[in-house]
Amino acid sequence: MRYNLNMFKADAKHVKSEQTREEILDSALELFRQHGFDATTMRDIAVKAGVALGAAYYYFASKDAIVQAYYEKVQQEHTARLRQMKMDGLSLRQRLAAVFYSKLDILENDRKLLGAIFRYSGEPAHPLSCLGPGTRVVREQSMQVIADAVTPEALPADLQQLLTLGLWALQMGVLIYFIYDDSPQQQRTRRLVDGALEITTFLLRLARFPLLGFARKKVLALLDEAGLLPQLNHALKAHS
Amino acid sequence: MRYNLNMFKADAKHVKSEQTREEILDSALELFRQHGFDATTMRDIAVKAGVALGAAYYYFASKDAIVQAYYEKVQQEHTARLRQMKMDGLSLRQRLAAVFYSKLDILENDRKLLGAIFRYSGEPAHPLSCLGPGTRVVREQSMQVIADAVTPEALPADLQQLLTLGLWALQMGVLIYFIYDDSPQQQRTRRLVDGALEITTFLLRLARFPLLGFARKKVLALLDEAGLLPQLNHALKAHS
DNA sequence: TTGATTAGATGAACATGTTCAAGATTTTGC
DNA sequence: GCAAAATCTTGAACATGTTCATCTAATCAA
Repeated sequence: MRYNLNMFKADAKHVKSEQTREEILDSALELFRQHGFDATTMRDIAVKAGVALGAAYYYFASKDAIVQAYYEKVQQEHTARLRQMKMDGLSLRQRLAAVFYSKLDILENDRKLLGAIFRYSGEPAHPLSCLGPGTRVVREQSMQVIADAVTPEALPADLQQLLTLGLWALQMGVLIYFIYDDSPQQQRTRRLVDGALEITTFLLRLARFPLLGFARKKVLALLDEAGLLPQLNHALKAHS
Repeated sequence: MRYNLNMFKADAKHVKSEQTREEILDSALELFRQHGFDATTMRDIAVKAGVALGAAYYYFASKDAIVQAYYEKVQQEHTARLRQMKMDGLSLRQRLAAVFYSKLDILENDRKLLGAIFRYSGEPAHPLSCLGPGTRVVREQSMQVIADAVTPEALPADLQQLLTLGLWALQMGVLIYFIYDDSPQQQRTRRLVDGALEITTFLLRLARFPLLGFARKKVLALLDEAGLLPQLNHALKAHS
């Protein structure tokens, strides 16, 4: 492939466009952090970014979409951080602690933004529903991070599925708790994570016993019937 | 106490005021059901109710508050229905099935309204946050319904707490699933309830075994540290 | 180079949730 | 019965998310 001037110009244009987008996103996030999501208007954002109101809507379909973009960034960062970490020699519990803690670290100062992420969780048709099809990519990415921490344990396939989905749900719950946690530095949430992971790994050890094995099968069959497993399969296969 | 004309007048006024409120609420709900929450404007509601726009805001602090009022009505109805039912001779699982099923029955045709209930779940400060202080009363009421179904089982106090809180959380999850369930008559959600209750009661039978008993203590200590139990205690004590 | 096409940017206009000062009606105290 | 107070009602005005016709600048095809 040969390079020519036009291509560089095209690149330059794309770069500039990307810069404008970044400028708007950064301005928005700074204002959101300062004054909160609702108190920040799209006009404020446009002014701070040095563009017209319409430009903000050229790059982001809605005000909520800006928060969505932020969360996608967060997910990228989360994935990147965990890729960098050396997990060799760590126990499952330690690996999961790394997953949960790093997520909290990333979100630490942006708890007020998270509320907007959950805003459409009860509206399947909304493009930003955190459980809907519009957010599938970022959701699968967040599941993948957990799956990567679970996989080295070489569990039976069904148990691995169950554990991954359960931990993802736990993470969602932890994030909600995190938002409401007004303890200094959200220490309570960290302790909640510790305790929850302790119990999880304890129950996991129990899962091979016959009685709990029975419950395990039941739970799996239930989730399968509820259609909650395919998406997990999709997430697991996509990266393997 | 003696009655006089003024008191009757006062009553009449209150009745009329209450009627106006009902008129607005009913009009709103009918429009919400017909066209959805977002597609219905406050002006539409006011016109249909035959009042001025401002009147709607005199009776309801916001558009969301109308949905909140609806949900309070739902909770009243749920409580009432279960009070009417004869639970004598039913098993725990049957009692819980009655609780879950009747809730789904009540909400059956209003799944589109439920999304608005969850809209502020990630915003502690919002008066309509379904986990915040502003909705404490209705939340405790919904917990009480579950507690009433659990109590006859005469479980150890700690287990009862755990079970009630867990079932309440399960109910929340079921409602979310319910919203997303596009199977005919939401049969999938019903099956999910069946399966979840089967597993719950199965695990409950296991809970007296030493190993799970240990886990039980752990979970309870964790929830206590997380501050999730006091509110439950409050709900339980308030009615006993 | 030049005309056409695409990408990017603008701000006025619109829709709608919400507020509020003002007015109408009803209740209360006497 | 009447003035004051409380309750209820009104609709204009406002704030803000969103749309869109229009313009500008960059890219491309020839």
